[in-house]
Amino acid sequence: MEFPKRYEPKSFEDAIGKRDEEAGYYQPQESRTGKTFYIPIPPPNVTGNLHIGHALTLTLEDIMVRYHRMKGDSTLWVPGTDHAGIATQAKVEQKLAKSGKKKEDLGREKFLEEVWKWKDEYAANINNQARKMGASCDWSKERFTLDAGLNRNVEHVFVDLYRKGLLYRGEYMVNYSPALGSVISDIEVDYKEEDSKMYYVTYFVSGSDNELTIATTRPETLLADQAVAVHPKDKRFKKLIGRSVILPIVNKEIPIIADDMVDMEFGTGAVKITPAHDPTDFEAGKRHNLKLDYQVIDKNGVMTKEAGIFAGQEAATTARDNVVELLKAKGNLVKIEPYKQRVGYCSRGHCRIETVVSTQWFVKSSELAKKVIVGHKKGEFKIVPPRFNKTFEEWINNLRDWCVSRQLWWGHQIPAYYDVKTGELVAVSMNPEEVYAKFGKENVRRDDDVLDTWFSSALWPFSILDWSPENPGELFKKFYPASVLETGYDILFFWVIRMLLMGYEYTGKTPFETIYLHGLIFDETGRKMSKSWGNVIDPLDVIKDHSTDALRLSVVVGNTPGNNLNFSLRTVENNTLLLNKLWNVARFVWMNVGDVKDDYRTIHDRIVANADKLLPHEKWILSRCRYVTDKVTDGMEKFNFSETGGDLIGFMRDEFADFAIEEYKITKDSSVLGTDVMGYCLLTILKLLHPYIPFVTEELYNRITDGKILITSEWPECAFERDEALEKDMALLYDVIREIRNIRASKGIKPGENVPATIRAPKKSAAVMSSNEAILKGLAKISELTVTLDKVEAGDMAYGVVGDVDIFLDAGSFVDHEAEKIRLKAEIQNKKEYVRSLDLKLTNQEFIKNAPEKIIRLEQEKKRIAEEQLEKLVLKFSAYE
RNA sequence: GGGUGAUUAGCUCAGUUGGUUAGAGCAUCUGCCUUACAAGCAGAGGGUCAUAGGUUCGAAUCCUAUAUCACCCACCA
Repeated sequence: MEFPKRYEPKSFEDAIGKRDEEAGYYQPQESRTGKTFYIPIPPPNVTGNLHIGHALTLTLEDIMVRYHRMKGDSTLWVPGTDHAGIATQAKVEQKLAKSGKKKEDLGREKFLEEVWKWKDEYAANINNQARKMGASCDWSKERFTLDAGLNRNVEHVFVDLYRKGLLYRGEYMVNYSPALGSVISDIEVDYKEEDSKMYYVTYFVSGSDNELTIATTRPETLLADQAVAVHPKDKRFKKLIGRSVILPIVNKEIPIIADDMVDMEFGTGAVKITPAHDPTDFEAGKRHNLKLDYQVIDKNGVMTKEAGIFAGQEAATTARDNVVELLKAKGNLVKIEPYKQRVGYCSRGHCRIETVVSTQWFVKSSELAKKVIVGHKKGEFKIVPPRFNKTFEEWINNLRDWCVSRQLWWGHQIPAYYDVKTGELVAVSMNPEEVYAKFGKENVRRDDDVLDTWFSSALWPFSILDWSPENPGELFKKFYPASVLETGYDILFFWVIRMLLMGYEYTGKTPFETIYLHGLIFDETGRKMSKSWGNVIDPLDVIKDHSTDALRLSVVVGNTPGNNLNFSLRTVENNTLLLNKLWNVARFVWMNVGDVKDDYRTIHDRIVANADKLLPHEKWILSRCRYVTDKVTDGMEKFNFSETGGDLIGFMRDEFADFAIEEYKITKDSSVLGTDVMGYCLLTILKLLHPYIPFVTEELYNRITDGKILITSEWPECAFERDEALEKDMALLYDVIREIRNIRASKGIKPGENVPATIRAPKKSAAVMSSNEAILKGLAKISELTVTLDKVEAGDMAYGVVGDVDIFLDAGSFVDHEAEKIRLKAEIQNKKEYVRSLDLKLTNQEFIKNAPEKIIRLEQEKKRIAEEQLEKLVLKFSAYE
């Protein structure tokens, strides 16, 4: 078999993905542990493409899924897409607009047909992108938020909430997006600070000479004022409460009312109340029984005919200027001050939102929240990282009613029916036939509006398991609730909270046990990726230029949960090199060991049976294997994917490649178990790395095991006992090797040149050096090694010290006395300072009194060793004088 | 106005309950084509842990302020 010298991902990534999916490896298998593991995918919008954030989501979820699958849990990851009401409808409308058509030209039915066509094309596209990223979802269970089953659940929930009084139709102040032509919910509004002006306008108190000056940023709304409010405790205005003022321009009397909402410190302490054009005023209007729906601005931001001479003018610009001019002319305008104001923008349509009074459907979120709050207190679900608990509580305790109706065509049509003549609501039902039979089809009409996209995604964790109210179904029973809900913290409130609301209400349980929130991805300078900045990195381009595995490593390693990540192509390049390293590690093992035909357990058992034949360094790497296996397993359970991935890569490169492989080269002829140890370690590394980089590990595993499959193989649970004493001994050996290399480098000894060395050490350390003589000589390039317990006549030899080990290197002609003196002097200085700092600590009575004994002993030991080393260094230095 | 996070080497970031002379990768410098890998190997330099106080025998880590940046929430019109 040919084993390419380089890592060439293109030759296998797609093929492996295809093979594993077709073989059914992505589908849940029988549980070996008795446990299940289930993740519902955060359904991407069916429009557009996956971005780098999706790559992060998919990678993190895939890591968990692959780990649990190998561990033997029955593992299910359900993929799917979201119909994304507004976003999708807008795309299709844009497409129609190109041929000069509007959706009304087609009519609802035909238009929806168009959208479905669009959906079919793009859902396939999205799913293929997810496959490219290695997502091992069970594609046979793919779901869509508008699927018949899901739609039925949505309608059921709507009707049921209505019957329970948790959903109602009402007239409220809502956010209207002129660009979308629909109302939007509170959280879909983004606020921006903008330079604006504060206008001070005087209203005359009727029947007196008094006047009241108010401050406003929107003078044009004055035409719809229903009152002026002051604070009940404000002495300045106390006597005016209950009287009325004359509304300028309109010349109408409106009352002066008292309300706690007024901030005495702000503006003039008096505020105009315009219920129809301001949410706060709307609430105040309700409290004081004012007229709520007297509008002078329509939902597109244009003055209505109630605005008289200003009718038809754009409110925020022309009408405002004209109103101000008129106020000035009439002497009502006191002053204008510059002011920074928060302006609401539609997060989807990017236009200014208008607040309008309108009849919409609302869900009583705060009622539903009660069960969630109880569940959260009981710890039925936990949030990672925990700091988001605080934000979560903040939200769940202050939910406002959720406006769920949208004036769109694409989505779940609201199952409410109205009397054609009176417009009165006559039925809320899942069964249109029943309604038509009862009232006569010609007498009722169904609500034109659809539900907020998040309404259906709120049901996602259980509705995608084929749940229905009558029959929860097998999948639901087996897998619900989800083990983990993994998503970006930016949609904690849009989505996560609403899934909790609906999950508790309809399944009586939390929909998921752990909520894992990842951060957002920015560009390498920390800016948000956006089309207008031109700094968007397309994950598919990254895959094309590098590889899926490199992309996956780059978004996961170095990314702390909940923190944002600055993504750089440089990182991807480095990771590609790393994967090449892994490739060559496997290649080396394969070239030397050949195919690893026995399975993991067999090799393990054979090594155990012959453990007495293991060389020290072989025991060492097996012990380290155990250590890293435990660490990775623990990291997987605790969601420490970044740190764990880093440790794993470090192990592969710094311990396995740099030492174990080099040692194997030296001892392979004399070692009995060398090949087994190499094979075992490599299999362990591939298994542990598989969740992170599934493709390259699978390819290598296939190659070296002569076609065995990694994705379905067992997580490395069989492992050797750790031998920490041995690890410590070997660490000393490696430190000695590094010190020798260091001395060699500073002396300019050619790497190819082997030089004689003498090592003096106490019995125990000397034994470590002796029993690893071959390795020490090989790795430190020593021609002849003498290990002794006795004092050494240093002579011209270069000196170094590590722990209790003295190293004398016969550098021969390379010794430069002056350079050696400088080197020693620096070292002496360093040691002296170190000893002094330890001394300071140890002579401190408070330290002796308070510190735990263990720490004190540790410090004393450190000091003893350092002093010994210092002594030797000084001795050596004086020899040059 | 309230809240959260960040601030550690030139850059990107680790540092889990306080206890090795604070770590890694990249970049920089030096030397090597040592037959797994020059897409590599060996080595080196580089940090008052944002600032100021405090708690403690001991602080990057805990507390209190402050500064800068980012984000989230909020009915100061």
